[in-house]
Amino acid sequence: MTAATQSFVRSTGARAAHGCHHCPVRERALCGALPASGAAALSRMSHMRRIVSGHVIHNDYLDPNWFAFIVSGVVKLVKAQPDGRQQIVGLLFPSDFIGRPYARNNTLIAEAVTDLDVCCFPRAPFEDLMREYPALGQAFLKRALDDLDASREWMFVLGRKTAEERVASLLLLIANQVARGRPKSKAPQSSLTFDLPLSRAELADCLGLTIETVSRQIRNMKSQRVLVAEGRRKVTIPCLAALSAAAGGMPDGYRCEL
Amino acid sequence: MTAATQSFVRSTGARAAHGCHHCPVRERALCGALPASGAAALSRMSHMRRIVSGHVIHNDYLDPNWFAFIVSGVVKLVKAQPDGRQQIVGLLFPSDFIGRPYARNNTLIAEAVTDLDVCCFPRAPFEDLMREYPALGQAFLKRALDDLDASREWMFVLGRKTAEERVASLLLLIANQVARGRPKSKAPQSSLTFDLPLSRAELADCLGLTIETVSRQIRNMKSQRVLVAEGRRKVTIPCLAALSAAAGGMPDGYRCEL
DNA sequence: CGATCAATTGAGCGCTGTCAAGGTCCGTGG
DNA sequence: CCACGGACCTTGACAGCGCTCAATTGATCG
Repeated sequence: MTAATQSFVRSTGARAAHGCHHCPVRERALCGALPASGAAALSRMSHMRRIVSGHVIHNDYLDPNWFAFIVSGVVKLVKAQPDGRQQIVGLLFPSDFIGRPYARNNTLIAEAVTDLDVCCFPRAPFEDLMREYPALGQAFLKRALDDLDASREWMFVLGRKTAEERVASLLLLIANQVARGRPKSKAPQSSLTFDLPLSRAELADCLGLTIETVSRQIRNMKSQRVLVAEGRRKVTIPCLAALSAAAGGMPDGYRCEL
Repeated sequence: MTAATQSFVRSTGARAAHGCHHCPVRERALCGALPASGAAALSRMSHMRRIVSGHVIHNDYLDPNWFAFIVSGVVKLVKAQPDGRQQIVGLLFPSDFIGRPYARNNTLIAEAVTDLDVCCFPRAPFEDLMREYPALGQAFLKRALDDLDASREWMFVLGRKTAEERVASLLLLIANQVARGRPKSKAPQSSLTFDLPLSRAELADCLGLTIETVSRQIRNMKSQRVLVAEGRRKVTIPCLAALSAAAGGMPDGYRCEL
């Protein structure tokens, strides 16, 4: 996403993209599970919206009366305590869903990490749609179960990995998301260049580390040539396999949306 | 659960309990979401089964052709690496569901932590039932979203809490589950005695710590009178509020099934 | 071209892990 | 009933990873 898809979305224009025909995430997002009639209904009640980086989307992750799909950009889900400690417990990428149906009273903040294009729609009609089209509910369930798996993968990272493995794991995760958003290259490339959507502080909050430790680990990985970085955000990974090895090697199917 | 409900279940007898009328978790389990006709269908295809402590239920958490509800006992979900590191990423208590519909290829082991009574049924007919009764699918989705929230709560514990706070958090979690399984006392008690279902090694694997550190933290909490322990498993919490404070105080709604 | 905030780097320390040695609990068998 | 064995747990000494605090460098923007 970021570079590639963002510019794509901008070029189509927020308003012009109202019909779903040009929607770059239509294939992957939940709304793709709807049959034509349902998709039309959802399309009619939805509208594109741009949200600037840093904006808090859902303050308590409850009772906002709209939901959304991310078309471009990245959202972080933050769990914070009064004493200042905080942990990023989820990252949302293009095609991911923002919102919590059947909300309970949990303390979770959703915040735009980059500028965002979202396709949003009112909450109640969407929940009606879920009742009307079981396929949507089922797709939602599948997604929730996948998210749960991903969240459990990440629990392993937080509980059992070293600082270097954690940083490598997160870079790998982001690299995978970036690769998914890229136009599509025939051959899976082993080298990859992209902009980090996260600041050092945000990396640290994902990983249960401090910014200093993150910084030092990045330096080490640079010196080992696992990573090439220039400026604050630009990163290139010369060899995904090497990064994967530095991440401490999860069993093959390693996929983690956080 | 443990003491109280286990003996209850044994007294009704595994086979006699086949009808759901005496099922102690009927109210709380997902099957409660089914209307009478669906419940009857599920009841017809289900049977009670006893599983001994230590038995691995699902080896890769995929393709076993049966699902189950826990009637009594505790199950751990373990994510392990070849190098020996492992992390418990979930604890399942009575009324919880064992199994992964729409399974993907993820590496997760479900293992009986205590002796178990489970109400199990074949996988395919259950998935049919989910299609037939949208209420079941919806209940499943709600549960999955709750589990996701719980898992994210636990990510904060793993990422940002100190050793003592972690141990206190886990004891609090278990205490809550125990209290839920108790016959029901009119007044919410501030003091609570129960058997720990987990060994020290399992506590450590929940918390991303070593057994030694867990042991030391328990000793400290005992010396501070936050905890009274005798033997290896028996624990009493004189004051839940004190334990909660030691856990580092999550914002009010703190509930965490792990 | 400064101003400002983010990121890096360094020094020192403390929490938690590692390693090793008892100690306790509990089941088994005499 | 007691002795024994083994697994589980506790305790201690020590080391190291990652945190804290502080100063410096670097990027970005008016």
